[in-house]
Amino acid sequence: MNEISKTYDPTLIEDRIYSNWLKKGYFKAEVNKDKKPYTIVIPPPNVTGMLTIGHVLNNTLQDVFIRWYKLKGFETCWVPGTDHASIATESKVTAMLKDQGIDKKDLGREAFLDKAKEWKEKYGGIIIDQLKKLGCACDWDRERFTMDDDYYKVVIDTFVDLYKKGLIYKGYRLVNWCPGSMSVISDEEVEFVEKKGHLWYFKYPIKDSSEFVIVATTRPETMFGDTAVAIHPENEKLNHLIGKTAILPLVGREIPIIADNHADPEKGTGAVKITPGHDPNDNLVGQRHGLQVINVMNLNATLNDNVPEGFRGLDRFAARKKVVEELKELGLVDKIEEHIHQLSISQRGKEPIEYLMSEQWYLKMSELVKPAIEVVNNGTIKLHPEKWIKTYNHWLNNIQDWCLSRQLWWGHRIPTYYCSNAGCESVKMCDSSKPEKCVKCGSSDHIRQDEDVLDTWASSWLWPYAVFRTKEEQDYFYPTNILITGPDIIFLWVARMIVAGMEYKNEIPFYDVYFTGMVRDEQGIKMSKSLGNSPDPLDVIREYGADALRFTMIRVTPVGNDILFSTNKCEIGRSFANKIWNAARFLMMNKEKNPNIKQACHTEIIEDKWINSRLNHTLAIVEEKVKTFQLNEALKAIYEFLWNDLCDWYIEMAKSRFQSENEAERKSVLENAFYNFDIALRLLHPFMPFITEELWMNLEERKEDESIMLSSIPEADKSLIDQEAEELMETVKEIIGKIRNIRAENYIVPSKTVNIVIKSEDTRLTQFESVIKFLAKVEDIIFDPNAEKPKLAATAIASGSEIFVPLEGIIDLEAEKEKIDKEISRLEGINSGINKKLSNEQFVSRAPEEILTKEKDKLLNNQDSIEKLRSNLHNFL
RNA sequence: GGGAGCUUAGCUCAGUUGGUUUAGAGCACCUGCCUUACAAGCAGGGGGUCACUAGUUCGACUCUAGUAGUUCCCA
Repeated sequence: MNEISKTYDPTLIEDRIYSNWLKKGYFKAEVNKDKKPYTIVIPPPNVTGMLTIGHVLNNTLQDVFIRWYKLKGFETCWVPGTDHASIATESKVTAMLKDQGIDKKDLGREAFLDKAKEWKEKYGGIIIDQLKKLGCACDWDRERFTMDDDYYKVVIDTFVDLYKKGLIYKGYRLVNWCPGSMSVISDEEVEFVEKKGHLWYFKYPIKDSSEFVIVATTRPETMFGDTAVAIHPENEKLNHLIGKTAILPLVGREIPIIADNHADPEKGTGAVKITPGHDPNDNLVGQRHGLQVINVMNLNATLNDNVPEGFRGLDRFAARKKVVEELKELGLVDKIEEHIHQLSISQRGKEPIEYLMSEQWYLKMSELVKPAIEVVNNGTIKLHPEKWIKTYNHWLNNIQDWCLSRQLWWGHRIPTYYCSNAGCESVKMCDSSKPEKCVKCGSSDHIRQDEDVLDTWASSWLWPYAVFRTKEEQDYFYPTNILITGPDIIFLWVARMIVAGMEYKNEIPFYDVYFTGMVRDEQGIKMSKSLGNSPDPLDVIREYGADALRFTMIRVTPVGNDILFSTNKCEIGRSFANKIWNAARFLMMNKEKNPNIKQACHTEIIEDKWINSRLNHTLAIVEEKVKTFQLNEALKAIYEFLWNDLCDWYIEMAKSRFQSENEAERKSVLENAFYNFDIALRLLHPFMPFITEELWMNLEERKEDESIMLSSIPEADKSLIDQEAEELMETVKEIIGKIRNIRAENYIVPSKTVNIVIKSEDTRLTQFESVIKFLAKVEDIIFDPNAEKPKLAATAIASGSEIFVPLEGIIDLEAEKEKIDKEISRLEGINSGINKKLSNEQFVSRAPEEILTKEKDKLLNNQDSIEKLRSNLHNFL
């Protein structure tokens, strides 16, 4: 260590340390009945994904918990893995094939899946290696993928089971159709964006009348599917039309004018066209009134044969133009307005979706979710922050059936089989493997499997138990301890995992759910790759080190709130790493001069008592903060202990003892310094694993099979917490601060010493004589409770002790007087506030005794200080 | 339209049962230091009517209601 550089360079050690951990197998978890398990399953990132700054946040948090509980003696198990991300992966592979001039359909299902697997092997799982750079202590032997053979089987068996329970059915209804991926998507995968567009006002003629009813629409091309016009029953301007019939232009269909509250009298004209086949709200209106549902669109978003001949086959946007043109020619366009409307887009593909009628597989949710609601509301599962319980409940209490099928190939193929033999149209067979023969005709020649695959979430909702392969492992590791994820997938994933856990394990999947905030940039905009405002975490790691990035993420993350992140904030982590590095370097230097130093706790000297007290205080605080998920506060306490208490004060105070002539004194202070530093490193290890390992391994002669990962974090030792020592040190720090302040204000260069007089009743202060001398650059100190203020001396008061610094020839009298005046008026201000309180009868009679005493003490102390300051002011010359 | 957050120093945030807070930390800023661990450092310093208004209370950054701004979720 004596050759090491003055500045810490993480790039020299991080990779080496991580590969050593891997080699030694420290991340491995096994069923160990002698230990309590502590388990986390990773929120599986998309197999095609790359590490984002958001991943950095939630994986760092997970790693902190894993490493903390390992150091607390638990059998920790962090299961990593990825999900197959049906839509995202399939569209990437499809695009790649297209670049090669290959059409997915020409290739066929099997060949396509081969290509997709190939692609996954080659490009998938990059994120896994990136997590290693971050230092994640995942048990990599347990890495899972949602399409692994055994996992695949669990997903299929689950479908079959739900089917046999009668919870899965095929329904023909309005769905969210994504024309880009040519698949249905669930409600949870639809996003809304504001978009500028137009509002077209069309005149629909009234039958047997010269009147028109004017309807406004943002989607002219859907008019072919109109089956009614609705008016609010209390719309006095228009409700005379209710019950009449309108003629749908271009089509000539007669459609009723109906009364429905959906038609907002304040919006548009007050009359709305109803298109049950292409709008969710209209679909509900249609259901209320028994309206016909007409589908006018093909799956590729062109118009179908249910529209007039001239429009058939046109793309939705071309059709829109043509509808408007033709209606204009007929004089049926009333007006066109600029309009901002909510556009529904696919979360994955970011393209506008279509609502259309389609037959899909659904899972009945209303009964399944009941236990899931229960366990969150009775506190069996705790959500952090608690505010998410409301969101959770709202969704589950208004749950819709889950559309499970997707018109894709990459995924778990729905295990439902049909027979195409004549007369077997109604046959549906659901089983984990292909049925040998048709249940109706008995033939085995015509059996074919459903073409669709399952929603990706219908595989990842089983994740917390399906990642464990044996019953023994499930019994030991499940329920997992904590799930750490973003609130954006509370419905998509978290709630559904609870549902699956209760249904299939009859047990919650995790005890706590910790929702992180969103990572935003300094303008408050959500970081995303598409916006280009997210730094590449690997670049950040290269520049600052993984420890610095981890430190910064946790330190700047308010619990449950969004994080405004920018790369340069990693400087705080880097500076801290450098500080610890140098503290270690300094201790090691002194150790080399003093052989046979072993870390040990010493309490002979007040400074030692003080730092030991601070250390154990910190142990208690950090433990409490980790248990209550306030990692930022835990880290803050460690940071303050190491930087402020240990480096700024203890090591500084110890310097004179480090150079003592007395060998026993040197040994004792060094051993106590190492005792404190060693434990502080272990406390810090979960947050900054690399530097702590590197330093810890060098503090003493360690064996090859030792590691900070195998050490432990002790409980706080209450017998070492010493309130008196802490209070006394606060006074000493204050005295030193006052002397330094006087020096600075009088421009005394650091190389020049001063003499001081301390007038105090507190005889304990004398034991700090050498400390004060060293830290405040003092030559001589006179401790005298009856001292007279020397002439031309600067003065200050610290906890009732007066400090005099004779400064003949140096002192700036005016400035000094001004300073004392300022201090007197500050204290008087506080006292007048206190006096006001104390003269208030209500306060005196109602405030608790304790508060009264405190206020009175404060008043007396301030009064005492004011008197001393005044007398010093008078004695100035 | 409904719901949930947030608003404390120039910036990012602490302040967990209302009273040792006329309010803390880091960064930034100003002054002085290469004091033999650390200039990614050390020492000292300036800077906030705790978004606004009203209320509850002996006492409000802290509790309640409203207002404004902002973010997110649901429809």
